[in-house]
Amino acid sequence: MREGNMQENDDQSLSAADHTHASKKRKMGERVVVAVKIEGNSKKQQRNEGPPSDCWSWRKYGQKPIKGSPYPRGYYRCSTSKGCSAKKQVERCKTDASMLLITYTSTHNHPDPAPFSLPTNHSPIQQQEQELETNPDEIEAPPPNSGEHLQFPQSPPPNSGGGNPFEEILQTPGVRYEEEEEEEEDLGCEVLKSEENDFYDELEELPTSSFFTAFMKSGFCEERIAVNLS
DNA sequence: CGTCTTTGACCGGCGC
DNA sequence: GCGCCGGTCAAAGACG
Repeated sequence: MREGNMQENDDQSLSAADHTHASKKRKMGERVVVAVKIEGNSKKQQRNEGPPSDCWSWRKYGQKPIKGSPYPRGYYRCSTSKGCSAKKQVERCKTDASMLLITYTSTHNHPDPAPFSLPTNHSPIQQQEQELETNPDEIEAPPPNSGEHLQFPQSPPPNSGGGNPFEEILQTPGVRYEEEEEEEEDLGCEVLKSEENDFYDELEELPTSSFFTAFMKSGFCEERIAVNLS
């Protein structure tokens, strides 16, 4: 039951809209690329593409070596909800193993699983801080089996461990934020940059992409760059 | 027992 | 038209 059905299955989940658009390329559709910098203590990630965490539960359904990159790419599907077609791909920046490139595809067709609504911190950076605080544990050492099976903790663990990979960033959010972006260019991730232009360009046409908004709102805790490839 | 990870194989699309 | 590559599925195994 996989021949032929396989794609249909996927087509189905990818949402008809995607394929209406993707008459040629199935790679089209809603895509958001997020570059995540993982610190050196994220051993698991360095070792095995440790699945970055957000408030959703993701199930890995595949992994493939990518041409031109020494690191494999992992394919994840949202397991928070049964019929959710949201997917994400996780790969390492070929030029810097400490950079993770996460590509989100499709949208979640279910509400945010986070048991608590996002704090009313209006500063995006502060929001990220909040997210990060809840996740470093996960990012640093995702359970071997549950992977990133993260159910947003109700009470973020006090980072008394001091091993918070994002600690530095949190200390100087604004500054680091920009630095990181520059770093990426340095790292050869300029692809992101050009895509970023596209993204903002689109934002003008599509005032507030609902997907992107939902995405940001969903509490993606990745460090910084979100690029909408469409 | 149920869920998730791993791994190999298959298929479709794209480029040459 | 052929070959390459990316993306997905499905089965088996492992773990909680």
